[in-house]
Amino acid sequence: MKLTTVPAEQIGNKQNGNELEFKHAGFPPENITNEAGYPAQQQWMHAAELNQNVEANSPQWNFSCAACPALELKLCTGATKKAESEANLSADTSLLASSVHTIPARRTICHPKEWSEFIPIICHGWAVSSVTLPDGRRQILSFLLPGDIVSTACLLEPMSGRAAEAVTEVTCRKFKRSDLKDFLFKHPNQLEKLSRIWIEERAQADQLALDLGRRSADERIARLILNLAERLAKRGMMDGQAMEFPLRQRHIADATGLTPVHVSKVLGEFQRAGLIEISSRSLTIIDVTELRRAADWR
Amino acid sequence: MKLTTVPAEQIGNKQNGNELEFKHAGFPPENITNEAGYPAQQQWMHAAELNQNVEANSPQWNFSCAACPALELKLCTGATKKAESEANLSADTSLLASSVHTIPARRTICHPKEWSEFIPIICHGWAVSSVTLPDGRRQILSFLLPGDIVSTACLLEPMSGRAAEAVTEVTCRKFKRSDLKDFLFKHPNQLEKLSRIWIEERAQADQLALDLGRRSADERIARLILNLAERLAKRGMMDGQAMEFPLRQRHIADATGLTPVHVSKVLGEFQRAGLIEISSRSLTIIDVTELRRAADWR
DNA sequence: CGGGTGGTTGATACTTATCAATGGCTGTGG
DNA sequence: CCACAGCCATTGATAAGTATCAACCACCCG
Repeated sequence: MKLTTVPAEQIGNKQNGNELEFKHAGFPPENITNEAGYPAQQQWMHAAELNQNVEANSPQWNFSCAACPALELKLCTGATKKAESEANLSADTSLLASSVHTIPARRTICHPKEWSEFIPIICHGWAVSSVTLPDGRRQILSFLLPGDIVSTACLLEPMSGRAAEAVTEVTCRKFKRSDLKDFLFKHPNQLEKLSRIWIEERAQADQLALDLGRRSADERIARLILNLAERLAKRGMMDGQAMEFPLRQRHIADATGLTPVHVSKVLGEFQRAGLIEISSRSLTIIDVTELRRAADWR
Repeated sequence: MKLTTVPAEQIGNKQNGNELEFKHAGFPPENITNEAGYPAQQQWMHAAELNQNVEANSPQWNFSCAACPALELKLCTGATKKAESEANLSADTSLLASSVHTIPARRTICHPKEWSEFIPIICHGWAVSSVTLPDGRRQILSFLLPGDIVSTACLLEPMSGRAAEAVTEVTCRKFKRSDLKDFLFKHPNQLEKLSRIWIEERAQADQLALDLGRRSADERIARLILNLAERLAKRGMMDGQAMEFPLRQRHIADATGLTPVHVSKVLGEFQRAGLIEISSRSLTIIDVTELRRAADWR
């Protein structure tokens, strides 16, 4: 059992000093407020005002607003000075009002029945977007990482059916759909960007169907890991081959259409075979080549 | 063994006179292309915007252009006089040039590697949109019925990864993407309609993932039948509980992530249980209630 | 210290795939 | 017109892949 030189426990915790995310914290009583009424804590502000000092202490799991689609669409300048100056050409006209929210781990971000007129974008933390059957069977459609729009599909029109749920503590920024619509239609080239995001998402959805319909359990799980690694890498959230990995096996099971028990067995095999190493909510890819083989080829 | 009064073989073939053969024509040599890296591929469809008031003229398996999304978007006046006159208010400005094509059964309509600058819309016949792995495993993402846009996702930008293939002989109409884009941006309210189509498609994609990931073989197959029936009904293509059913069991298998053999067994059970009746390329739903139960509830 | 959640593991059951053989059809070529 | 070649559907025997059940442990948090 080869072990990474970087003990992973430290990573998750010490880096931010700020310890919030990992407390599993049963549900604080007030949490219900969120989805219903756009609650309490939100202060409306322009993006620029929010200074998260992201770059200063930037530990490796952090995500820079510079890579955020909200920023790319010029919706939000994010927190970084740099981003701000880069975005300044359209700064005045394009910054949209938004409110920042913090959602504790395991709590619902968007209820399937009421997609409000607000569109959240993940700024920090991991979340999940899923559909659920009355009898409890659940399918996770995508993992939401920092910079992801929670359901681009309902950017222009509200859409129900999907639920979004925080995996770790999540901070997100909510935009008003109407603002957003106005904005997009005023800047048609933004629509093109949006269209590209749409196409990308569609491609993801097709892949998901292919995976679920036609790939074995091993393949699905290996692909899930590789996909996440790739997405995290794009956000500068990989530390070499190591990544934060807050998912419970139930999440993996619901994403791959498997059972938590079976997921456990497969992950166990992967670790015993020296493909990956999981510990303390961190996952390290040890043998990329083999993992890829497990993922791709039957 | 109750038999529909309308012998179905005629349907697929005789209509167009042109009877292109059933040659299975192995996959075009280039099919290896797909997999490598987590490539973008694919997309979905199920456009059907419903126009209930389908005209009376239609033979039972026929589809009136009046229900066509192309018409709804005012792209195409279709063939019916009536539709033409109804659409005339914007006839001059909105009609786009298009060309009509006839594709024999089993032939590729759109190749996964080269989604050209033309966007086809199905006018007649059944087709299928799918993604395929290098080793041959295939997942059908949707069935294309008359009025469906072949891949709405790549309306604005070309996208590759999906293949579209004719099931029966298909006639379709191709529009030029650039024309279409210009047109859509000139008429912003059309964009809204498009957006609604998109949302609808997304919902379908979510359902597909849920089906493949979390439902049993029986459920998937029953749902497939009910879905098709519903979509055909919207197009006025149901004859009571009977429908044209040109799908091979391989299509059903590839759509449900199962094996043709297993599909055969399940369909056999359904028939023996008196839920449906299949004969001569026609399917009749005999016990809707039970079929629905098989589809819905575990 | 106790309770709840999550992960691991083994035994077993069920679902679905695989293999193989058969027969029906359809279109083809002699 | 017939025989043949492919494809398609059906069926039974068997194998593989996952699920289910149950027990146990290890934490984390209160």
